[in-house]
Amino acid sequence: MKYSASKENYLKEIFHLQSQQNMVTTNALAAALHTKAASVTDMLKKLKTQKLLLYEKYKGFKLNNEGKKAAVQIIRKHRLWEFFLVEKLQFGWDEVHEMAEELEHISSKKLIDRLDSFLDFPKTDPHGDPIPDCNGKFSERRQLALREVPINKIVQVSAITEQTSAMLELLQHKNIRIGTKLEVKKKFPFDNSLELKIKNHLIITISEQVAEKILVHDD
Amino acid sequence: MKYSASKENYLKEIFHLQSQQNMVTTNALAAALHTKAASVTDMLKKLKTQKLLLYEKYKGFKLNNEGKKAAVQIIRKHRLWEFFLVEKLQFGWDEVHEMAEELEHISSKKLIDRLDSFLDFPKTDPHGDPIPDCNGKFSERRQLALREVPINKIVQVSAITEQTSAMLELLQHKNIRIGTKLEVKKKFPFDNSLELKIKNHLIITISEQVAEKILVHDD
DNA sequence: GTTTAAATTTAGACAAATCTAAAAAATATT
DNA sequence: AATATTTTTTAGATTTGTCTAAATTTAAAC
Ligand SMILES: [Mn+2]
Ligand SMILES: [Mn+2]
Ligand SMILES: [Mn+2]
Ligand SMILES: [Mn+2]
Repeated sequence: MKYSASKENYLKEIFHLQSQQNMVTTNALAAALHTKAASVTDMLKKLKTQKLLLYEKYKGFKLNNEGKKAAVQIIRKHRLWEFFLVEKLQFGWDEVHEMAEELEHISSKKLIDRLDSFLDFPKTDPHGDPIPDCNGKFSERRQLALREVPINKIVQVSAITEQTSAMLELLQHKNIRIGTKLEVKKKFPFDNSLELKIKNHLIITISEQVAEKILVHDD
Repeated sequence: MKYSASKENYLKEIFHLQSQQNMVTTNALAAALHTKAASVTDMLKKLKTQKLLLYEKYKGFKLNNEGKKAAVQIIRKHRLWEFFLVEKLQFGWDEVHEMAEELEHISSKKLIDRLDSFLDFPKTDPHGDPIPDCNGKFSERRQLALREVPINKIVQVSAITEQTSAMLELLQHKNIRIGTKLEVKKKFPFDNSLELKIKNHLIITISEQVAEKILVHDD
């Protein structure tokens, strides 16, 4: 039930990789973890012995149910801590990842559930990624790009697909971040720019390039 | 500048031990860390090589300035996290130590300084132990036992010297904890019991046995 | 002052996690 | 199908932190 920080990093990364391609390869995992293929093979044997993944030599591998369950708990911790750092400690979303990379290994389940409650059960982290609940369930709300949103519908920002500091600067200036409630008031077909009402009062304008990087969901 | 979790635990424990007796012994440290004397000797060599302590074979050891500075930063983290857990996440002071034992090893200095600010720069942890500031300085306020406090002087609870769950239960019932402001309104010489005014309104009575375990400082 | 006991250190071993270099297996290319 | 290339695994070494058992030093008792 408790794994080393290193094992947890492996579990988490395998989980992410296998959500894209069904079977994960040694080299892909080594690259993702900034380690060497030989180290990955070593760890795979240990994880297999602990019955956390399915693995046959030379044939790739993937987490079994037990492994997935463990991975989701680590992802939950990572994202809740990120939310805490941004929401309560005023960090920028571009500076929290490394700290969360350490905090996610704090073992107490009770601690993380209390933190969840303290933060008022956020549904997405500062990067818009979903935070699983204490049972490991991801709430899925369909996201759509802001440019697809009908006029006058109130939506909430759930993710930004391009997380550069240039984008961050622009969004901070315009007061847009994850969780912001907004409404598309006007679309200009000339350049596909949008006029938005933010938090029920502020009116701002954003370009097509920005609008296609902002994902939202129903309020 | 960055040490392993294990080294940090050693530094912290040596710091605590040498504040009581000038020179620390191998066995004392082994006992405090729940490890073996041989392991301590091994680690001492490494800490000496890293110039964190003064050590001569068979003659005991103690931290040098560098070692003390490092130890204080870890103690700062430990106590700030404890404060966070009690104040924000509603844990009891009797359940936070183990979690803080892990959290104290989160490396970011910026994180801990932001946490300090978020918590409004607390001066003592939930057990009444002083929290050093970001430069490692302990604010020293002279503490005295509640039974020594003159009548009608407003003081603040700074520590409880007996931290049993029986004591915790009693104090929680009477609404007393670290930071509580109170005033001694009456002393009964018959049994040395005290009548206190808490937070400027509540009047309660406590026994001699309780009063001698409560340390306070000037408001 | 010897002898005995306690404290400390060393020697040697082990587990976890990593690496480099070499071998083996699976793919791709001609 | 034979050869070349890429991917993966193994072999062997290293680092960190730990342990037990034995040796050494210091301190205590007689
Ligand atoms: Mn991590
Ligand atoms: Mn994130
Ligand atoms: Mn610790
Ligand atoms: Mn404490």
